Amino acid sequence: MDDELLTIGSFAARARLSAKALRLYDRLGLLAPAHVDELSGYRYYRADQIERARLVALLRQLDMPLARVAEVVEAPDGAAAADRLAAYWADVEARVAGQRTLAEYLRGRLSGRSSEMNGKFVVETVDVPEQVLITETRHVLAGELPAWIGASLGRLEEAAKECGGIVAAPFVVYHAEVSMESDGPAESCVPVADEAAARAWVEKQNRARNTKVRVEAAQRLAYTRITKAQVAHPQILAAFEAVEEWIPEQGLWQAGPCREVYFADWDAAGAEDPVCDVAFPVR
Amino acid sequence: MDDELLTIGSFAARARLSAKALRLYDRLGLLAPAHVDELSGYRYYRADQIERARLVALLRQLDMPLARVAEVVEAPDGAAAADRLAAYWADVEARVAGQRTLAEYLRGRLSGRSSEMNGKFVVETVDVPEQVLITETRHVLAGELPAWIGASLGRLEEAAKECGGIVAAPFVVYHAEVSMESDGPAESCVPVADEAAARAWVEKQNRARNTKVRVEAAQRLAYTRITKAQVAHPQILAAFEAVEEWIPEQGLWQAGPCREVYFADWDAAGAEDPVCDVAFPVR
DNA sequence: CGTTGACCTTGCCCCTGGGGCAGGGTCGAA
DNA sequence: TTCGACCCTGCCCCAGGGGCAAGGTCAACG
Repeated sequence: MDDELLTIGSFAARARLSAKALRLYDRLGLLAPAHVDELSGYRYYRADQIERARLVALLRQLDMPLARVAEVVEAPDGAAAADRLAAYWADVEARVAGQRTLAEYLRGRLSGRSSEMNGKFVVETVDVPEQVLITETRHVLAGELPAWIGASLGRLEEAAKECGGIVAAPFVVYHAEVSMESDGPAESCVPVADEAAARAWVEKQNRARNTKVRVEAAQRLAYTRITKAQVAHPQILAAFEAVEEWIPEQGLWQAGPCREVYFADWDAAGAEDPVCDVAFPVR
Repeated sequence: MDDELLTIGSFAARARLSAKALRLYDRLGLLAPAHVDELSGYRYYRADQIERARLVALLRQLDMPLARVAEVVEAPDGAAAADRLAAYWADVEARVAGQRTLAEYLRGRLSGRSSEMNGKFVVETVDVPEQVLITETRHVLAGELPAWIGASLGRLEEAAKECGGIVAAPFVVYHAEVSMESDGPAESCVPVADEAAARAWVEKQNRARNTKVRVEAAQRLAYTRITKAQVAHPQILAAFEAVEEWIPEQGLWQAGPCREVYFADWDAAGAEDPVCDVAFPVR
């Protein structure tokens, strides 16, 4: 009785999926029919495939991409499947949590509290000499930024020991300038003393991390200093905006992409200690 | 100084958007350049358009569709914009809340607790005579289901007064059979006494609600009775599965799409009172 | 046994929100 | 003037299907 086969339409009805979706899942190898008639091309499914189809349908209700659905349904056992589902859902919750704080911030700003921020940030300028930088560039989403910054600067600070040492505060540039391909190419930078050693170090890296040496010309930065607690989305946006508003008021203009300069020991700092300058090159 | 115009590339860098996205927003009328050169087609933006572009970029980080972004940025004032953002975000939270409970349910089921559910549901059969039904069909998403069921059955019960009265429990059919277009065409049904009056009533309805009269042949249903607390996603899925497992064990097979029969007064019932039969036509 | 209508097949175009590339036009500075 | 850096449009691509057209199949009915 389990060997009686269902046509795609009746199988779709039982699984509460569309026939179109089933053809797609077949093509992707996610849910192949038990039998395909060679002459007519008709797909026939076994009744015991319904369970898998239902699971796919439920996972799709979570907006899980089909590639991850495949990981779940092809897991060796239920526990592994549950783990992969949990991992996916944790990703979703993390993304939504970030979006939630952004939504709250935006709601407040749109409601007209933007005016009361005047004067909350003190903006100044500083002249920075020419610097040799070792950098890592990655295209990173907002949610992963803090983790990536920590890891990336950690790697570069370690590498800086071979390059004459760190000679100024490390920083992260939010590159939207040259290419602006994609929504967030970020470049973490550590100023080092020895350019030749830096170039040698980069050569022996594998290119996977997109490591480079760059010489940055002397320039003037407009910046405002923020505390550890303020270094998080979306609060930090207010700091960026404050600097951006201040620049034209002084008759200056932006001469490059914004950056966050981490001048303090992150782990040792308390939430209210200043740790970071939000800065723009100006002229 | 505000009348100096930016090319698309520099504007994109300032707004932290891609040039491609800006061209799209221009085409959609969401963010038109201040000036377009007629000869070259070059787009030029004013510096004060950056604010709007930034807002669009932030709203897109919330995965807000561009149509809703347009509603926000074109709101008459900040308060209205904040309201629309809040409305969107409430939609997101509602959807995610539903998905969250589904994910938890699935996680539990995959972890192997499916075996312990045996015997939790008592399944029986009942013979139902031929019925004249007035129905409303809609293509409804899981999150809106409870609200739609309440509203739809309310309308039909009201209408039933003109059709000889309600002669059996109202129910909702999850139609995946005839067309299965889309992921959830549901049909709410109220059995009435007077077929002619029902057809007359349907005629004078506007067709917008997809109202119909249908005569359902006598049939046997396999069902399990559940409490008000169990009538919710995803717990109710366990009841459906219990009936579906039971059917082949009895040598029967499914003869139609599943339904939920609401035999009790919903509002008067407590959370532990039985209110609903989860049923499948069988043969 | 044939017909009919329901079902099935593939293939193509559509949606959103862009990314990427090709081929060609334009701009400003040297 | 020429070069390189921009910019333009237009086309194809992604997921995850929906919808429709043209044509092949299947089963039940007469």
